[in-house]
Amino acid sequence: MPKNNAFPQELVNTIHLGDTIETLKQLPESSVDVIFADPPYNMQLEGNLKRTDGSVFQGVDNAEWDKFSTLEKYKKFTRDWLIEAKRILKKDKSSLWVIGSFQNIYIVGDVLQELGFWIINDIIWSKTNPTPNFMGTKFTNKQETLIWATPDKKTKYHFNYKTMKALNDGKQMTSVWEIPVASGNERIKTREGDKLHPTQKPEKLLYNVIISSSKRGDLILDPFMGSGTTGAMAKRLGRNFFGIEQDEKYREYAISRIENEKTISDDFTDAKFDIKAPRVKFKELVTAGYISEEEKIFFKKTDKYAYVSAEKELFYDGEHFGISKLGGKLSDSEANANGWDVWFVEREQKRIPLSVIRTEYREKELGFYEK
Amino acid sequence: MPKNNAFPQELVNTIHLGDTIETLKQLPESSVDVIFADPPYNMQLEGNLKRTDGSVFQGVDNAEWDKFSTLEKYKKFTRDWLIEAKRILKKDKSSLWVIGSFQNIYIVGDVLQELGFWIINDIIWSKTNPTPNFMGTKFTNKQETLIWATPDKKTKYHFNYKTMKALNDGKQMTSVWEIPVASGNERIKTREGDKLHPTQKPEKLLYNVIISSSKRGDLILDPFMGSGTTGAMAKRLGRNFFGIEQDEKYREYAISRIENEKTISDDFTDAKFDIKAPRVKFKELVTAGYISEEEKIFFKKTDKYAYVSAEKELFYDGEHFGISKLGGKLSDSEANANGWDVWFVEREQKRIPLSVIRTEYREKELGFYEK
DNA sequence: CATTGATATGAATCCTACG
DNA sequence: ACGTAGGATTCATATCAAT
Repeated sequence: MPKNNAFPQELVNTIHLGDTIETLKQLPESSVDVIFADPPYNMQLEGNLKRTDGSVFQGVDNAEWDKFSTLEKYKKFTRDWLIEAKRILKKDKSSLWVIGSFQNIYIVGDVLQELGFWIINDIIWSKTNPTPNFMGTKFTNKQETLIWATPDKKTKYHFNYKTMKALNDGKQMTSVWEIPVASGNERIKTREGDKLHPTQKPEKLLYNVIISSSKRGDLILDPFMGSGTTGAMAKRLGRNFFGIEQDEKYREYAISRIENEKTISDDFTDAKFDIKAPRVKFKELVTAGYISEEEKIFFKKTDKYAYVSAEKELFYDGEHFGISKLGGKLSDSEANANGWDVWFVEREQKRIPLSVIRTEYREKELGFYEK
Repeated sequence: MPKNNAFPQELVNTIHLGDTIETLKQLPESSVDVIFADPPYNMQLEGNLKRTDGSVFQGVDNAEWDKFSTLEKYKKFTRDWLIEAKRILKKDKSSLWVIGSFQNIYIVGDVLQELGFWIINDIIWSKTNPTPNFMGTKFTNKQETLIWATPDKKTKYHFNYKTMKALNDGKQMTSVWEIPVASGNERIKTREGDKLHPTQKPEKLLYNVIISSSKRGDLILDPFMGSGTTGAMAKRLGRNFFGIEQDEKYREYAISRIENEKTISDDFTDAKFDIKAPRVKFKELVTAGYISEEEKIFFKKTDKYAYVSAEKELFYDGEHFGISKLGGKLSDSEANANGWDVWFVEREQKRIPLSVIRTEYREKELGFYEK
């Protein structure tokens, strides 16, 4: 198991003013749980990096950025920050999100894969209120795309499956999210009353990203912090954050925005749904006396039964098996069955599935109760 | 204007049995209106995927045509066929569609842009009935992505804007299309009753692609023809097609499928909606005598007026202007106005907008009538 | 014939902690 | 790193049989 490093405590829940790549280089490797990135888009105009609305992210007056006038330069920029992102993501379990539109997302996705990132899903943010195409020259550009990936094929990721299902009326959440563009009260205004940031992401989008792929206490890093939606949603959901932003004005507004945000109760987050029950082995039930070594273990409601073997697994037809393997075998399936549901014991002349015994064991011996 | 070449007449509305890249190399450059391509997706599959009931999901397993050993090889394959696609697309006006999913679309999009293709839209095919994620490990993969691009930034493309708007209940069609997966009767079966092709595309998808981006009589080329949906929809909509398919069985079924397809009437295609009225210059109306050189041209219903200038444009305040530029100027707008709607002439003591005069001119002199 | 219910299936990078 | 056993897991729709 690769060692995870501690993220510098003094940086937790702060926004660093500075260049993205330079700042990332200062951070320890294998120290971050989730990265969410909303990088500038390559508009291929006069050597400036621009946001989707055409506003300048970094202009030609900065000598370094002047180089990014072509596709290749944008690709280099993308590769540079993604290499650092990969380095600082935890090696055992972590994931990265990047949002973009057709101007840049294909480049981002290609570089990701070249660097060995492994795509989990691509998510479509389908805007319920997109800007129409005024000229009638093409289809209304309705969506932006998020790529969700692990830094390596072998790296695990956190996914609050049940939480997302609960948030979606009890159905599996899909990769297409219908969310309106940030507007009204949600949109941060300057003191002069103008919108602060041209591409402020809606809270609901970041809420989904953070609640689905992290847990309480995790560290979420945003290399292009902007108006601070990532930090605000991280705080709301009880996560920690670290932001990087090179524009002092954005940073200022983001800090005060996040200060005003409150952390909500566990009852409304993933902590309510995605609780993993402790693993139990069949042996444990025998050792703890919940199942006797002599009793018959019945296959479903049939006449077939096995005995507890010397290894405290099942003994059937002269051989030793685990409950899942033998369950699968008798079920005429190539796959394992869920052994806890196909094997029964008799208690007071009724057949009780092993899963019920397991629940009793978890409650009485391990103090774990299902919600 | 670059010269377009004729596509070989004997190949029109046929399916060629052979390798995609080799076949494309035989075709003349600048000879095709639209390419729709559904290349292999390079999915990395290991083992079987089973449902909870033990049945095996039949995806594209054992599909030899989807096996590429490395990302680099897939990228080379993509580059090779796209180079040929670019060569045979008409230089003045044409476009290309490619469909894919997250396993390959970022590579395709990146190569497209590297080769100088210019993305018009990316379209999300949002499946109304996607395959769920059986194991609950990630979001349900709901969509596939189509990239629509011209072979070069300067190349024009055909877009039946009004048709798509009419097909979308009178609202601009967006880049997110809700379409079910091909199933039931639409799914082509073999004589043995199995599905013919693992990845048959729905007719509605190809219908949208073809009707939006081509006109009657155009040639649509499909380099990976498969079950022939492209050919069938091309025929239904009165377009020509050319397909390439390397599997004899698929080709056979596709040919008979297309034979059974009927071409529908003009009334139900783009020919009904997207008729472009001929462009008219203000001068033409003067030359043809629809406007006299001496008369006053009034700005809306105000007192302001201009005269026809010597150059047969407008003369106002000592300067010469086109009708749109001067219209915008007087409208206090930075943009040009639609000159045909803001300028009026007097006929029988009533002010008539120039657009009415233009309509009369189009009908009587050019034989063009609005539908 | 209408309605209900059982069954089949779709481009899928579809498990993971522990020893 | 790898094998093994424990454990968790699906939705919309079309077809067809049964009522």
